[in-house]
Amino acid sequence: MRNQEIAKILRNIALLLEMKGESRFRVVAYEEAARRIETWPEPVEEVWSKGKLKEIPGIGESIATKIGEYLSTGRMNYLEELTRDIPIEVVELTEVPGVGPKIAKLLYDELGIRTVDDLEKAIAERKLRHLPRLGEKSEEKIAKGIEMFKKRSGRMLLGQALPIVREMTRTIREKTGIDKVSPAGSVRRMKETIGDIDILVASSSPDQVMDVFVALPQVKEVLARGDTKTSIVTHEGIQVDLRVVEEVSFGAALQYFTGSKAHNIKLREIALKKGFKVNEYGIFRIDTGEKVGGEREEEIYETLGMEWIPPELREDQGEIEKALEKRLPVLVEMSDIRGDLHVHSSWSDGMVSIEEMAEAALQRGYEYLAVCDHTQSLAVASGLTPEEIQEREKEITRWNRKARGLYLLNGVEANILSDGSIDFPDTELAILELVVAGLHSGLNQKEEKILKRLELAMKNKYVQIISHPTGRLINKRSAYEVHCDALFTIARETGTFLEINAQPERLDLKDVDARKAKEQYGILLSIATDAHDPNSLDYIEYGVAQARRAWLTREDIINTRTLEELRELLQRKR
DNA sequence: GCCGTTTTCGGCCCGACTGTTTTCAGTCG
Repeated sequence: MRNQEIAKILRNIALLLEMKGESRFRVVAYEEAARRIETWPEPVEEVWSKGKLKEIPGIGESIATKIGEYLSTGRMNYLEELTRDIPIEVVELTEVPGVGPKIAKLLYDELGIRTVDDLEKAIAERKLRHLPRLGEKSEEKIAKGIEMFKKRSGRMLLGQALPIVREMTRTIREKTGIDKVSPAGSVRRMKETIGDIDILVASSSPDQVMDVFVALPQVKEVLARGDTKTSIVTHEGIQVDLRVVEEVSFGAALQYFTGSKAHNIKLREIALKKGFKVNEYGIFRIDTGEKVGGEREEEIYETLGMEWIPPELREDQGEIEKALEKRLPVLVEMSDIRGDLHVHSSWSDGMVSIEEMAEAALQRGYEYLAVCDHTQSLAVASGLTPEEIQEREKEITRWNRKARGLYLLNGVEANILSDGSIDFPDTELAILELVVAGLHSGLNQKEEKILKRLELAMKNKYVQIISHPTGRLINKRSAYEVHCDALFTIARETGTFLEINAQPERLDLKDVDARKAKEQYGILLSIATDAHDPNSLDYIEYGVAQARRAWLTREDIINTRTLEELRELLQRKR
């Protein structure tokens, strides 16, 4: 999968063209192509070998040829030509907040600055303030940008951002008495990672709201303050933008600031064709200038003849077309989830007893909970032997006898060994109601080896679910070498379900893959938290969000079924 | 450079904030 690599090259070309003062539209075309490649579900090298690059929207003759050249020769003449004038490091300067392509070019031309280190030195020597169109303030701003650049460690997890946003919006509500306070941006779209946080407030006295905002305990520094927008940085180094709009524009602003950018661009193009103009203040007839909506978000979509689109779908991945046909899927919801199909207890490496986990699940209104402790080969996680499993079963049975409305499934998360065998004898697996199996070691093996292991595991008739199927840890470890199409093919053939692991740093399968598993392979999935303590059962929200981003409905998820239906599904393979 | 239920040529989303500016360019989302 070389999509990221190609996307980066296209993005660099866009920046280089912008530095050279090329046509804005050509620049945008490369940016758009990069975005499309990045989110395309198929490996770009395969699309290319089938000669189908031009079927990807945003890729035309010219860019397709350049990608083909790069994939076959490892080089791209066009990029090399561009970097003859401007070295590629200069492009990377634009990663410093406050430095865009134009300033990066200026810094290079006038001062020979190529790297962030060069830039730091030049600032220490107070050289920037004498450049054309820059002054003392710009120098300061860029110095701060460098600080942020050094501190940041990629995008933060949704699991980190969401609690901060909820705390902030709650305090703003309390202190201002305003009801219409909402997260926007990628937080509202529930993306797996967040760049910065956006919050929207409806009020006709923005000053008062801004005062409350900049005085929040989380605020370390105010970056900019205006009538409609104020930006701050928290002590953790996270940027939060607050927008204030009049109540009559709240819906339009919410639509606008929720994005994504690509979704909004497509929406506005359609609006123009239908004779409307959409901005953050409302939706307007172009001929008369009359405002026809904007207080509620739904008005924007309805005026354009669409269904309201759930924020999780707003990525310009076909949702606008479906909304026009009024055929959007009814996405799975938190309230559809009847149980968690993968949690641990203190029998292995969980923090609390089975009973405490069960009580926590009961509080959440679940009908069932699958206790899936690790098995014997995973010694670091106190994996259980068959004897220990039998002991544990007594405890599970004891709970189930009490019949308190929550049924415990007797399960394991078995380990797939390096030869693809399961670390537990079939005779023992047979007594368990649920066998989840996953890779926990040998993750650096080559693709064929990993796939062979997963294939053998899925061919075991007792293995019903594969946990965290690609093994990625966001920002820490990339997925192991596993080809999703091959994985999905075997899962379909063997009738094995795949997990959407809801741990914030896993979210595995990821959204585009889960969507593909459903749409192209018809595979059913489970959403499970892999919780090791009671609080982590709440991660289910991230898993549901991931499923929604994958366009999944209640029918696609096995733990939306009643206990009886679920047990029937789990028996199918056996 | 891409694209076509007005087009194979002529369009291509929209606005706020900042700084260095006498009217706007650059950055950001």
